[in-house]
Amino acid sequence: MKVDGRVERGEQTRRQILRRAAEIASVEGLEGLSIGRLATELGVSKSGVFAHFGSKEELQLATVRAAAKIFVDEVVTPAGGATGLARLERLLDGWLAYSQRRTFPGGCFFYSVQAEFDARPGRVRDSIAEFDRSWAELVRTAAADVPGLVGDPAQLAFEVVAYLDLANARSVLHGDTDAYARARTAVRRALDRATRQA
Amino acid sequence: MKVDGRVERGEQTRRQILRRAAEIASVEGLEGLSIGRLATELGVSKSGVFAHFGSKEELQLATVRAAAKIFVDEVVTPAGGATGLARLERLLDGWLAYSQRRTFPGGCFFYSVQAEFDARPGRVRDSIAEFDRSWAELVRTAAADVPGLVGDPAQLAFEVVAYLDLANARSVLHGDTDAYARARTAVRRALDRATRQA
DNA sequence: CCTACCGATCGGTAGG
DNA sequence: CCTACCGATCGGTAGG
Repeated sequence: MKVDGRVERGEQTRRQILRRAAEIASVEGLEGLSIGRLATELGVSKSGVFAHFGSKEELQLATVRAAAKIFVDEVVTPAGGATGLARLERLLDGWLAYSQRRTFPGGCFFYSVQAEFDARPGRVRDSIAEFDRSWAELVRTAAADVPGLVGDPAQLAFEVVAYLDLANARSVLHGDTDAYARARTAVRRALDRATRQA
Repeated sequence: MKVDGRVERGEQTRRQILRRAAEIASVEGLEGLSIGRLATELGVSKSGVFAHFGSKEELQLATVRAAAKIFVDEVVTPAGGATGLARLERLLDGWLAYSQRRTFPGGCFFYSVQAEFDARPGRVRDSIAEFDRSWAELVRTAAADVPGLVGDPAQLAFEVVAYLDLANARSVLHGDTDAYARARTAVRRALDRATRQA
């Protein structure tokens, strides 16, 4: 068995490439991400980056997977211990905090790349759509699991996710931090209405 | 005075270029818009397109202005005759219809290009941000002009615009027309709450 | 508006 | 992982 560390080194390089790729893509898009530029920024050769992925599309797909892992670590996992209303609140607050702290410099990675690929067929779009579906499903399920919920949990999930997305968009476009306060107010009131005693 | 029609012909060509540019940009983005491709699709030479604008950035800025004019014609102007609650409703319904009928093949032009440019400094981003500010302001003012409104009109405007944007995003990404129904339900309930007798 | 061209950069490949 | 290269395409220019 080889123990010279070449494999681990390769995996570490790969992780560094993907971290930087996700950062760039959140600002410039997955199409604006170029292999040559990525190589220059990381101080390696272009074909050094290329060899890890084999094509630009594979690099984009790997970047989406890497960003999804970061999203899960920062938003989904921290809400794991809670149930009912507390779980839904943690997911929504966690998303707003993840966007606001600029885990990715261009705001939520998935907001950026969704708008970029939503109208273009292909595997990259499919993987982004799949991520979006699972996030929407997660919020819907969390809403449905709130005891004594008033109204349609899917409708509630739609409305609160809308507040999150607009806060991210306004904040990045206008440098407007008020947008997060508006979203938090909207979420709180929506949850209050949905859990009020009828 | 020249009456040979060359000036009018030039302006017509320019309008055709910008209409096609806005369509392409709503799908591929303003950066994905290339002068050469635009020329090929319109059956003219690359420098023929180039001569109308002088630089890619000017083409992008002209495309944003052309799309803004289309947006105003389709969403803002038709609501012009109404006042109070009817005006706000017409603006919001008009926006959803404009998105749903795919005036631009990639859904709302401004949703697409906002996400593309929101984190990149420059004149194109500035012009997109200015458009977004004026749309947000228009909805806020319309909400503030609803007689007897309950609550903060700016908060209401934030919430209803969020529903519009998410309906557009979900519809384009997933081909999900339910999203418009969800947004209409959310808008109607928000307006009902804001105009209820306390 | 056209043809013809420029340097730069793109994704990708050959060969080591 | 590297150097060196490929054809294609980019934005932009010259000259008419």
